[in-house]
Amino acid sequence: MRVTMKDIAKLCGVSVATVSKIVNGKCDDVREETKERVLNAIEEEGYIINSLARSMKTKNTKTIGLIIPDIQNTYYTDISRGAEDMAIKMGYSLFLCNADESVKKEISYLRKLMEKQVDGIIIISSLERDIEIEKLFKINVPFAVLNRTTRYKDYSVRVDVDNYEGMQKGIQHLINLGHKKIMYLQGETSLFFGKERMDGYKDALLENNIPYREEFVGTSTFSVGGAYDYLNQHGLIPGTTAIICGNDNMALGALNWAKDQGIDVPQELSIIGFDDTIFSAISVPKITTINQNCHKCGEILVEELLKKIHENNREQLIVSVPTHLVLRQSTAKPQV
Amino acid sequence: MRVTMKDIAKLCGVSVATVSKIVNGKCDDVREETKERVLNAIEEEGYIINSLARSMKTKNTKTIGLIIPDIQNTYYTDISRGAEDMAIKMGYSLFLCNADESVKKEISYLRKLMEKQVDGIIIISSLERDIEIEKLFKINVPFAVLNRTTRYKDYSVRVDVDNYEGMQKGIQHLINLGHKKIMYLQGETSLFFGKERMDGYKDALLENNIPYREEFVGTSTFSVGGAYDYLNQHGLIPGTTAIICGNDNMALGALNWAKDQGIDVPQELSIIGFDDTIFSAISVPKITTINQNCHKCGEILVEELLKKIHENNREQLIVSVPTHLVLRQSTAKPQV
DNA sequence: TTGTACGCGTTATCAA
DNA sequence: TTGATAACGCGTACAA
Repeated sequence: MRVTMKDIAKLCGVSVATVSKIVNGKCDDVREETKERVLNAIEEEGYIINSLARSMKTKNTKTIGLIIPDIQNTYYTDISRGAEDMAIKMGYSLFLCNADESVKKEISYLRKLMEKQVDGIIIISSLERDIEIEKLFKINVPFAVLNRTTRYKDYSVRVDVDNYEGMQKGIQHLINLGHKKIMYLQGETSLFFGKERMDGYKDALLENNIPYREEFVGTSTFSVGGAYDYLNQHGLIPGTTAIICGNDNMALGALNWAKDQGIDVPQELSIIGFDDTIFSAISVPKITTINQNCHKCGEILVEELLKKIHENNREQLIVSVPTHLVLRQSTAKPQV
Repeated sequence: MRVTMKDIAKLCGVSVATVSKIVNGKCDDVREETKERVLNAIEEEGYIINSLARSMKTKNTKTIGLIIPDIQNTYYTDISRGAEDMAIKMGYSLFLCNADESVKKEISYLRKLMEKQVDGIIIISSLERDIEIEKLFKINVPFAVLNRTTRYKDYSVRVDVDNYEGMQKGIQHLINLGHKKIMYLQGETSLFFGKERMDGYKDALLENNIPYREEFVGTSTFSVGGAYDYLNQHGLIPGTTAIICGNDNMALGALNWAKDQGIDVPQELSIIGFDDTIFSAISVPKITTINQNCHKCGEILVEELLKKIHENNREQLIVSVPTHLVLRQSTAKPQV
């Protein structure tokens, strides 16, 4: 049997109330001598507080839940790290849940988190399917989302990465280098930020007096193989000197394809990725990419969520996070 | 205020006992009509059980804690995935903690897990420093470790990857290809499996009548840069046709170095990694490596730990997990 | 077939 | 300066 407060109290000949005070540091009114005796007993007996019991009383668990779609993806683990760092800093624990790209698991975890009485929940969904989730939020648990449309009606905090601006920065960089025929190889268009990026692509071109041409847009999946296969099947439109991809995986696929075709990157073809994952940093050549500052996103998500938890107001909050271009080796001036 | 069992009971004009039975499926003795009425109310009111209160009674949380050193490392996330899959399968939750390569955090999480009354704990430590941790285990929480020496005196379950055999397989592969001068570039030697691998290296050579020579062993760190810098500084002993590295990161470092030196891999130099992480699968060329089946390890860790939790016997259990060679593009016959 | 009452370990209030 | 006691929400004998 685990040693409890009662045990310590009995052992020291004091009441549980006194022990509780000491454990929680609210012991200005406890005699130094008693305090020491109790502290010793705690150390001696290896007493550890039962946070279950504590939470029953205090009505909070000092824990927030974080649901991510894929723990193998550095994009999400970056967010997790940021969230974790901030949580610890604020005296909270983070319960990390890997939904594994499955709605079923996501909902199951959501439920579990609520059963565990977490103080708040952060959901990073990879897909757009929120109806069932909303149902669960009749319960008044503050929650935060990343990069979601307003389909979440009752969210507390929404943190958005500025995809529009990110795309603009990438295109502007290519244009500055002298590129004019720039392909945009996008991933699944079901994600809402697809539109933002597309707008960024178009607007950046137009601002530089380069006409937008539909045939320069390709669509595959957010994966190495998806991009590779697409290029293998469709090739490049003659004259294309640069590709901007939906994420780093796709950029890697494009890179591999170019290699297999004997196309030199960046001399003959410039490639830009999105996300600044580890893949863009270790490939050869290293890939120029657009950093979303995931770590920062994680921090902000927790920070703002905790504010909501404490303030307990019901206003919705939207925070926008800027992106920045990471210059590496996969972009260069086009050949003349 | 959250709706409780009491609320549901009052609403349905029954007692909490009845509601409890229904919630827990122990309702053979409840009239069908009442059951339905209660179930409806639960659905209607959005009642969610309070697992804190439940755990206080049942003395278990159906949760196990997993502490890993680095959530950014696919080696550990693979383990996590395996552990998670098995945990879910067995009706448990997994509380994942990222110790971030820090003893302090590791201990802090350990404590938190015990406060949260988890039913068992799995610790994947990256370094050998257990003294403080042992102290914490006076408390009788079953726990499991991966790849540890016996310095954990009171562990319940230990799962070991067969590093000796893994190394042997790698070396044998190279020897079969015709290599004779094989360098072993190891990482930090503080980890206990260093010895196992070294033994595997030596024995594999000796079994093939190739003398072991100390100068063919280099020591750096388990990182891309570590391996690169080592090779940059020391170069290769003339005649070396193959390198086996401590992990995939190091193999990647070796690969990059060879590239920069104009050494063709695998024609002029064969390289083998260890761990079969994503890096060995996406590099160019892809790296032949030794797979430790991390996912399986995670599964086994949870499976055996749960057995211990249920059986509650105090015998220690050691499980060994085999490795296998993953043939890719970085190994070939040596040039004549 | 359903309800009562107690205990789980803690905190907070108020009295001593 | 310390202690007694009532919650917190649930599960389980045992009683009705």
